[in-house]
Amino acid sequence: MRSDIRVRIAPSPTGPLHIGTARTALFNYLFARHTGGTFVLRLEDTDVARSTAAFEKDILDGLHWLGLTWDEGPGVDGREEQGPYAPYRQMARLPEYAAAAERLLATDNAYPCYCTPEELDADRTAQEARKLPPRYVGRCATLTLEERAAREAEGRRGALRFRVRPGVVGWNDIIRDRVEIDTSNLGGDFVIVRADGTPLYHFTVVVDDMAMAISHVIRGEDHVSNTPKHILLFQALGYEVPEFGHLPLILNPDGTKMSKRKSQTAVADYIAQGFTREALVNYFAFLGWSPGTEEEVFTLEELGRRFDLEKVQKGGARFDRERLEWLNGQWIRRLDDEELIARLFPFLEAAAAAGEIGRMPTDDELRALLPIVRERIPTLASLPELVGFLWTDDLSVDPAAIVPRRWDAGTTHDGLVAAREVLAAHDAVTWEADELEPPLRDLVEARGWKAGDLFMAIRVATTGKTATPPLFDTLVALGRERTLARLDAAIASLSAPAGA
RNA sequence: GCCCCCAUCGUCUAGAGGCCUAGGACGCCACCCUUUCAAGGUGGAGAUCAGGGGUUCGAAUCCCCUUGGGGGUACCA
Repeated sequence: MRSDIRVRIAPSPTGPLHIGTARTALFNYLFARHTGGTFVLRLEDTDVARSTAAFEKDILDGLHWLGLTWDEGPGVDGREEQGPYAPYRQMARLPEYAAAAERLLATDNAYPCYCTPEELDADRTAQEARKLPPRYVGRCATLTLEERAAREAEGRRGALRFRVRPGVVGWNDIIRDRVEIDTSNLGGDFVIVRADGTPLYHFTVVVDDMAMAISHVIRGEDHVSNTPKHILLFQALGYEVPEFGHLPLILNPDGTKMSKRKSQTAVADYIAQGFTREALVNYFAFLGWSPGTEEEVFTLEELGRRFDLEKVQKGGARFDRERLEWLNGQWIRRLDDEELIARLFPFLEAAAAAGEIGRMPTDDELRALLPIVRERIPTLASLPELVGFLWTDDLSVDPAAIVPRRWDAGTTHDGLVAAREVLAAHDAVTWEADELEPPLRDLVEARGWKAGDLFMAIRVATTGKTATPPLFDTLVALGRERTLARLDAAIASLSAPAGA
């Protein structure tokens, strides 16, 4: 399925990949996949002061990691950028903007403005004082050619302003239907090229969207009020105006626009915390959209099949981490063994490097463990916390913690001694969960104990934790020697004189 | 201030005039399962569909007003 539909995500490398950017990228991607269109990635790096190569890499890598691969745009991992409309980074497209600016100047749709920042500031404060909306006063709007020449002769370089004429600009937004805005609310003639010659966002975005034949501009709702400027520019440049669709914003839990201050916004942080790409994509998609059925768990591919831009919600959606975690659990349960092991590995390496575990488990150890840990890890990063005791040798357990609620230290001591004896009777061959359990249950019965109490004492003695995967599977993973050694250590700590 | 947008359980949402005594999911509570923790199962609490006017035989769904919330108001993107 091919179509002329072309959409783009145009991140600015002035910060790490933001959740909002990822979500907008996802919706563009899904729209492209659903319609057989083309998904373009363009870097908007004209804010030279704030753009960095590191941020650019973080953004590209992050989108790539999420699986939001672009059909045209810069390469990842040192690959060449590709596509018929290269280059795809704005600082490499300066001649295009210069040519477009020249055309606007020639047609008098734009003019040079020599106002100083001080003058502009003064204008703004005066307007605010009179409770008027800030807008450019038009000081340079009517300068004659001679006056402009005189200023240039003084060595002054003008910024380029676009003329905003009276009228109403409207469009049929794919998501919010008809929107109309009177141009008198645009703040007057706006700057499209800085005095230093670098072009500004509102200008480059239009020139590039036209040059790259973008048919649908799908972006955040925060751009609704900028859209008239863009439409005016498209028209002044003689371009066909694309379709627009403004997505609802992702909100902080308090309902304001998502910010670093109140939420974790960097995709890299979610990756580092062990969220899967499947869960993140699944969650983002459901922030503002739903398939209209009661299904909840979707792959990126399924989302592409079902996605419908017109069914996107209009109101903003608060970010709910609990729901993301639930979805992450859903996806961890769905990953196949080898995939899960591969994804767990980096997190184990990180834990080892941080000294949280003493050594790295092998693939086989991990594989054997999967059945009992899979449903107990909300994130890929939480495995060391769950069963790290398997890979650390110096386990120090507080004797008091070993004593179950209903038992005293003496009973616990006796219980562990008896349990140790029963367990020691097994050799390596019968060291299996279903072999270990029956004799211990017999022991409990013979002594009139409660299974839960003995099991809890063994659990804490051998793992140092009160919450673990099923006890006997855990002991098997731990191995006969270590289990007995840890029981010995616990017994010894319980027989030490009180207060010693 | 001005402009624009939005409005269904705490949260994400289903709902395109009668199928709605408003459905699902997350979270919460209870029970079941159970050696702990999870997972899973069952059930429950939770929304007078922001409020008020219309239109209509009939409105969560259409219109208006009010209120509330959000976004934008740069030689940032």
